[in-house]
Amino acid sequence: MAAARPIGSASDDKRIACRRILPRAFYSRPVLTVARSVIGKLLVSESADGVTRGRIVESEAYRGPTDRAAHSFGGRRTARTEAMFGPPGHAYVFFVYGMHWHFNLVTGRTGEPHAVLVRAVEPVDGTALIAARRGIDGDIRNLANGPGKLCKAFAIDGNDYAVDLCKAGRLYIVDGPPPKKIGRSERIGVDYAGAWARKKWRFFDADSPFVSRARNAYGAQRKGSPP
DNA sequence: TGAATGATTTACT
DNA sequence: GTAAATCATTCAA
Repeated sequence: MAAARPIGSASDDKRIACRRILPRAFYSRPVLTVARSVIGKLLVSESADGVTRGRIVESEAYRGPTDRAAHSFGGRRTARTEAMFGPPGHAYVFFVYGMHWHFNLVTGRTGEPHAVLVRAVEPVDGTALIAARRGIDGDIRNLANGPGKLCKAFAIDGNDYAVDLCKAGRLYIVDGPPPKKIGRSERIGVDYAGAWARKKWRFFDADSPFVSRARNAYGAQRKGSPP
């Protein structure tokens, strides 16, 4: 095995471009498995203004129809959630808070409304373009360390709804090494889901400074005083 | 037809 | 720490 190399060099870029696109078999596994396994993989976005690549460092699993935090809870199948019920390896993209897009990977078997929310990415290639899209410069850790930021950084929106991630095109994910240590925590922003919000279905690279809410280094943080 | 709300981010006190 | 921004989706009527 090759020794660890810094990511982002020109030669490394060439190497990344040759990596295999994750096959549908990667996605057609239990949603928690996919959420954990996708940490370290590379998200690739190709658009008219250029190619951007980023290492996925944070994810969350949503397992409808039983998971109260999932949009597909109770088997709710609407125009919005339709992609979650479709075949694995496709994108579930939705709009929230009147201004932010979120990007998910559909997992499991067709008909099982399971998805993995990609919450944070470490910019690897096309950083200047990402910074321009985000309208900020300075600390690159802030470019894609959140689900909404990430979509803006990689130009993901409703046009990418249900796109097939298993073939080269607008959006796909290529193989990459897993991190040294994966942290776990409760999912963020789903307090309305009661007990389901307390499940530790958030996964992240414990050593990455590019995860959202960086203070939870090892996922041990708990807010408040649970029973 | 209308009202409530959200898998967030940003700016401000 | 708090609050504003801002609208598609959802559900009730």
